[in-house]
Amino acid sequence: MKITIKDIAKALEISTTTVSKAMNDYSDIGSETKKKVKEYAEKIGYEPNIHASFLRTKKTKLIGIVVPNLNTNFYSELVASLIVRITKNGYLPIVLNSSESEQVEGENLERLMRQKVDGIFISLTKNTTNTDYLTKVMSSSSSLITFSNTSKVITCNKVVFNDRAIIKRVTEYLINKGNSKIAFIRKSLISQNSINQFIGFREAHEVNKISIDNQRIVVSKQGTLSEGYRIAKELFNSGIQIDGFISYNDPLAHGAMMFYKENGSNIPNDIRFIGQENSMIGTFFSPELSSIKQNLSLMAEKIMRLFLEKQAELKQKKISSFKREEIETELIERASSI
Amino acid sequence: MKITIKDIAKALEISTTTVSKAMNDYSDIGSETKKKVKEYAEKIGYEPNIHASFLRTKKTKLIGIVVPNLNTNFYSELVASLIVRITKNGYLPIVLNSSESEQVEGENLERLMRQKVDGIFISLTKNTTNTDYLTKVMSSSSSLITFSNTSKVITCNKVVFNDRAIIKRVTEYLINKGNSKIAFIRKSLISQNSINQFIGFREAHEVNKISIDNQRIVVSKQGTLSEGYRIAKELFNSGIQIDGFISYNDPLAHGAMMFYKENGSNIPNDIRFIGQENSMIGTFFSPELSSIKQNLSLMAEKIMRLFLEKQAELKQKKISSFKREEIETELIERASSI
DNA sequence: ATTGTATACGAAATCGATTTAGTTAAGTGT
DNA sequence: ACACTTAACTAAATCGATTTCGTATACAAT
Repeated sequence: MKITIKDIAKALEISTTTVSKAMNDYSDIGSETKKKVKEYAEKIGYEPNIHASFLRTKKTKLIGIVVPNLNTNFYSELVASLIVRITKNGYLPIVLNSSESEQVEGENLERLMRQKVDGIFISLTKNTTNTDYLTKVMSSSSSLITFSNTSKVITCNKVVFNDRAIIKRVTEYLINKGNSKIAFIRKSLISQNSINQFIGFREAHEVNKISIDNQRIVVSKQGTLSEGYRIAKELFNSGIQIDGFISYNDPLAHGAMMFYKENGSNIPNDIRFIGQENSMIGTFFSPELSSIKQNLSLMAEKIMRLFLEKQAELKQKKISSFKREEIETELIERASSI
Repeated sequence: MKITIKDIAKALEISTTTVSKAMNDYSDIGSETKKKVKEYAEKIGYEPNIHASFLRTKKTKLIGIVVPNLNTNFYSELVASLIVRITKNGYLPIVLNSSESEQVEGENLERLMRQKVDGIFISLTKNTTNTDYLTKVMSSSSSLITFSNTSKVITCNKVVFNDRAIIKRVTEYLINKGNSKIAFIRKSLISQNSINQFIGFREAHEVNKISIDNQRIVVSKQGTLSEGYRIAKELFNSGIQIDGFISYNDPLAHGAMMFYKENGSNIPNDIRFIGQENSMIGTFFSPELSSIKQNLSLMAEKIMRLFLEKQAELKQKKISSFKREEIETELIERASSI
C-alpha cells in the first residue's frame, strides 16, 4: 500500500524526475506542473520516504536530545518543551538519558551519530570531564548545541542560564539583608553549571568583603527533600551556624527549612532560604520558599532557533561562528527570604 | 570519511555481496571469510548505514514512545526506564508527548508512522475516545503496544497495572478498618485506567453492602497538592463527611491531608488517606502517606519483552495473537492509613 | 537565417545497503 | 566417467528518492 513518486509519475504521465523536482519546488518546473503534482500527491496521500531521500540529501530530520537525568522536573519539563519545538518544525526527537553517567553519555552520543541525526542537543552530566565525544560530534555532520550544563573546553553553540550573575545577585540580596553566614549547596564540583554558580557566590562575598567559610559549602548528589533535611541537621550538629541558605533546587531548601523550623528557628528572621527551579512544592508549605525561576520554555525556544539558523547557514554553505546565549533568570521572592 | 561495504570489498578483494552477507551471517559464506570481513570492518570502524539498509529490509531500529504527559514523575520515570531497555536492545527511542490532547496524540502517531518506526509504545491521554489512529497503526507495519492507560475498543498488545484489583483491595482494606464514607479522586471519567479503578472501588462497596455517595467521587484534572487541598476544602464546606480518601496520585492525597490536619482532624483515626505512585514526598511529611506502588521498571521490561517477541514472530512469519499483561501493584502502608 | 537564451522537462547515475538468481569448483556416489 | 550435490562466492537488480547533465521548444535579438 506504499505510494512512491513512480505512482504519481505514471498517473500524470511525467517522469519521476519532474515529480521529485515539483515536490521540492525546483525552479525549472512549471508552476502548472507543480500544482498538478502536489494536488495529486495530496489526493493519494503520498509521503516521501525519508530513508530513501537520506541517501542523497544526508538529512534525516531527526534530532537527538541527551539529558543527564530525565526523571527530574527540570529536565522532563525542558525536554517536553523541546519536543514541541522540534515536532513543530518537522523534525523528530530521539531522547536519550545519561543517568548522570559519563560513560552512558558517551554511548548515547555514539548511537546518535550512527543514526546520522541532523542535530544533537545535550546537557552534560555533572561528572563529565572528557569532551572527546563532543569533539567527535563537532567533526561529524550533526550540528551540536550544548545547553544548561555545558563545558568550557569545547567550542560549540551554547545556551545557558545566567548562573554566575543570578547567584551573585541573590547572594548580595541576602547580604544586604544582613546575612553573612550563607550556606551554599551545590550539585557538583566539576560541572560548569555549578562552578559558575559558585563563582557568583564568591564574587558577591568579595565585593562585600565577607569571607566564605568552606564548611558551609556542601555538595549534594541526590538533591532531595530528605537530603536537604540531613544536610541541615549535620550543619547544626557540627555547630556550624548559618543565617542564609541557597541551594541548586527547591527540595533541598525545603528539607533544610523543615529541619530549622522543627528546631525552633524563626524563618526568615533567623535564616533566609532560597531554592531554584521554582517548583510547585515551594508555594504550598509555610513559609513559602523563595526560588530562582528559570524560563525553560525560552531555553527550548533559543536552542531550536539556534539549530534552525545553523541549518539555514549550512544550506548556504556559510561558515558560521559559534554563539553562547545566556538566558536571564529571576528571583521569585516569597516569605522564606523577605 | 564515511566507510561503506565497498571499501571493505575493495580492501579484501571480494564482492560487496559477500561483505554484506558476511556481516549478516548468511549461511552461504565461509566461516573464514566471515571472520576476515568482520575483523576488518571492526578495524576500520565500519557501521552499516541504517537508512540504506531500510530500503531493502524495511526495518528502522526506531521505536516511538507516546505518553500523555511527560512532565510527571510517573511518566518521566517510566519513559527513562523504557529508554534504557530500548537502547540496550539496539533500538533508538523517538519520544513524543501528547500533553493530554487527543489531537496532538493523533498527530504524534502520524509522525511516527511516517518515520516508519518498528514499534510504537503508547499510553493514551485521559480524554482519548477516538481509536482511528490506533487502528491505522495496527494496519501499518509498526507493531503497537499500549500501556498504562489503554482502550477497551482496540485489539492489540497491552501492558497495564492491576487497577481494578488493587483499588478493590485497598478499598476493602479501608472498609475493614471501619471506614464507610470514602472519597475517591479520579483522573477522568473516560480513561480506561480510571474506569477500571472505579470499578474496583464499586466492587469493594458492593461486596460489603455499602452504598457509594456520588458526592464523594471527584474528578481532578491537575492532580496537584493545591488541588487536593481545594477538593478537601470543598467537600468539607459542602458538609460532605468523609472517613477515607483514595486518590490517583500522592500530591492530591497530601494536599487533602494538609487541609484536614489544619482543620483538627485526627489522621488516621478520623480519616485514612491512600495515594498512588509512592512518591518521595509521601515519606517526608507527617503523617507519612500510604501509597500504591507501581513497579515502573517491570512495566518497561514487559513492554520491551512483548515487542521483541513480536519482532521474532514477524521474522518467522508466525501469526501471533495479542496479549494483555497485568502487573501486580502493592499498597505501601504508612501512618496515614494504619 | 542564425545565434542566443530562457523555460520546461527527462534519462540515467547515484546514494549504500540487501537479495535474487546464477556461476564455479570441489566433492560424492555409482 | 558421469550425473549430482554442496559450498562459496558474485553480477546485477532493487529499494525510493535526488541530482547531474542533457535535450527540445519557443521566442527574441542580430
